[in-house]
Amino acid sequence: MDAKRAITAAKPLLHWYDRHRRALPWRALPGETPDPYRVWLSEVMLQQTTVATVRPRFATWVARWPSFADLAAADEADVMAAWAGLGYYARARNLLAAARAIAAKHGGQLPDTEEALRALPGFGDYTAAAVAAIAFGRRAVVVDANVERVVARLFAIDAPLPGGRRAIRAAAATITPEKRAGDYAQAMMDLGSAVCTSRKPRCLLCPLADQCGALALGTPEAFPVKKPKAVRPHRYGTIFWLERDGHVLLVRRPDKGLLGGMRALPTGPWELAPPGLRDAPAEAAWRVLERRVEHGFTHFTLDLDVAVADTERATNLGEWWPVATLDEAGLPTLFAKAAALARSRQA
DNA sequence: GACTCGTGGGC
DNA sequence: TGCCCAAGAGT
Repeated sequence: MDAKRAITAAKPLLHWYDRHRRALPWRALPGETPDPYRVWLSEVMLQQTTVATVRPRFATWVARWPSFADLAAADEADVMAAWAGLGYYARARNLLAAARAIAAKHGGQLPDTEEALRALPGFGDYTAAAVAAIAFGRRAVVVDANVERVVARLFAIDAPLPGGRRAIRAAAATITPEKRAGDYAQAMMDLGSAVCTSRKPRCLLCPLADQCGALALGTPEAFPVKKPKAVRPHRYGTIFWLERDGHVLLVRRPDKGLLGGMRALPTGPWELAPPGLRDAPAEAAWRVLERRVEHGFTHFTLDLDVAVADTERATNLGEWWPVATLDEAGLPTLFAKAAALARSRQA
């Protein structure tokens, strides 16, 4: 890499952004003042999540909880259920915790410095910088996966991720402008999303092409270099559908760990071999469906048997939820899949 | 630094 | 189809 070569990215990038910026529901139009609540909510929803997925969820969310105060007053169970299907559920817990901290300690307003934001739950380096820049116009070095890719290519940084982040961040700092901080940050996102894409980058459309080290080498797609990932192990489990008088037994998962704090169908630990009916929540005439549910997580894949049974007996192992309104229970996708299979009984 | 933590879409 | 990827944070 040639770190000393002067690159002036902000000016051509902002010029490009003025012509090609995406209209997004959480974005202020030119001349408008951004709403910090919407900026924050969008940044959290967009963590590891695509714009297409976030768009409708954002609209539903702000209609229900339009401000920090509204969210701070919400019940945790409602917030978790509203997040169902979006994944990374710690985001929802932290979102509510932050809203309550903002109400209690910050007068109902988001603090406007990167440092103060960084102290709130769910604000890491990226989100604190992005909110400071986008909502408050503060100069901040905003580094997400888009910026990593753009900067690694621009400077032809070949240190593999994640170790290479230090060099990428340092390079990013050298091209981050003082003015139009929010526009610049979002311009980098839009460029990474539409032009400097992970595969088949559209270099002919890029406003920085004439300065791009990776393009000069002829291999833009080779950047950023990444360390190979570990193989994903396979696990097995059984999910239990226990029905009683038109209601199904739901449990609440522990706050910490996978799918933490979410409503769920009963299931035992997921292990290297199928556990069968070992962890059934009650004695019943369980029938294991022939079809299985397959589900992929980031770090392992899962094969699940679905066992169904009817019972007459009330238990206090969880809540009996009306089957007819199960889609309102806020089940994570994995359990929604199992529920659909159990209800169809097309074993 | 290395893990954990979801989900849907693209190729 | 299986793998990679996406506006990362917490431990």
